[in-house]
Amino acid sequence: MEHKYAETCQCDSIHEDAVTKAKDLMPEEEILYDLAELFKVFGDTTRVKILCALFESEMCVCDIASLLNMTQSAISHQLRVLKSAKLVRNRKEGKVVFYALADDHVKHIFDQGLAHVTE
Amino acid sequence: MEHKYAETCQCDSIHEDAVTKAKDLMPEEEILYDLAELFKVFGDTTRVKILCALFESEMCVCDIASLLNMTQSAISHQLRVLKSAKLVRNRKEGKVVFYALADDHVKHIFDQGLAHVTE
DNA sequence: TGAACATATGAACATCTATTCATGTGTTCT
DNA sequence: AGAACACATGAATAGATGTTCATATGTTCA
Repeated sequence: MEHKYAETCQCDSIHEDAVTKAKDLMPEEEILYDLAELFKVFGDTTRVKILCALFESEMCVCDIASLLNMTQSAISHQLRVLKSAKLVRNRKEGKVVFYALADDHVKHIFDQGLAHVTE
Repeated sequence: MEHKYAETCQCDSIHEDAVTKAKDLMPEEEILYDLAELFKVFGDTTRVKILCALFESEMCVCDIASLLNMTQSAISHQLRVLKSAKLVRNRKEGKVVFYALADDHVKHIFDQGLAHVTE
């Protein structure tokens, strides 16, 4: 049986009105990209745990590593990711660096996700 | 210069009280895992766009592919991911399969993320 | 000043992930 | 029944990602 298919879907769109309307209302490409990047940061168990730990109080790298039973290096790498996403901020006190949540958005996003998971 | 370092951080934890308190209040491992998995699903541009498109109305695979200018196969694969995360549901009408958002959580999570990105 | 320490970081490696390609499934027509 | 179509899916591949390892940086304290 020799089929002859088009490489992709034949139709440009079945429901053209719905497509054009959705296209109009869709946020800018860049916004959606940034949004995906943000959620990507939340999309890792280690980072979620770090954020969760910081809900309680600020913590130093060593504390977090101990809490999660992971190496200091791994935690430090992840804190870097969290910081560049502006989800945490840090404060230096001598040798020790304390990390804390950057703002309330973090908890809101976290809680919305939790609501879905624990429905 | 020959340094002699411990393989990991010396201290079990500098601030033991903070660590034990955080450990107590931390949700179960499994919940945090599921939460990270959920955010991971949001953490991709294609999937974010699909969800965003569905805010407007339900759409068939072909429509979404056309809207995002991607192949039907790529969209189908991603819809599968979204469905197993229970973010979308589908409905079959003849040959055509319509996808829609599963519930309101999706938009809430999306909006919280958007608030952070567009602060 | 030098040792000990808390943290940061670059490179390497293994694992995961998104898209493509080819093809399978199930439906609607004629 | 067979052709055309909308969609699903498995395998393969390229690129992204998380941890480890080794080491660098900057601070404190004796």
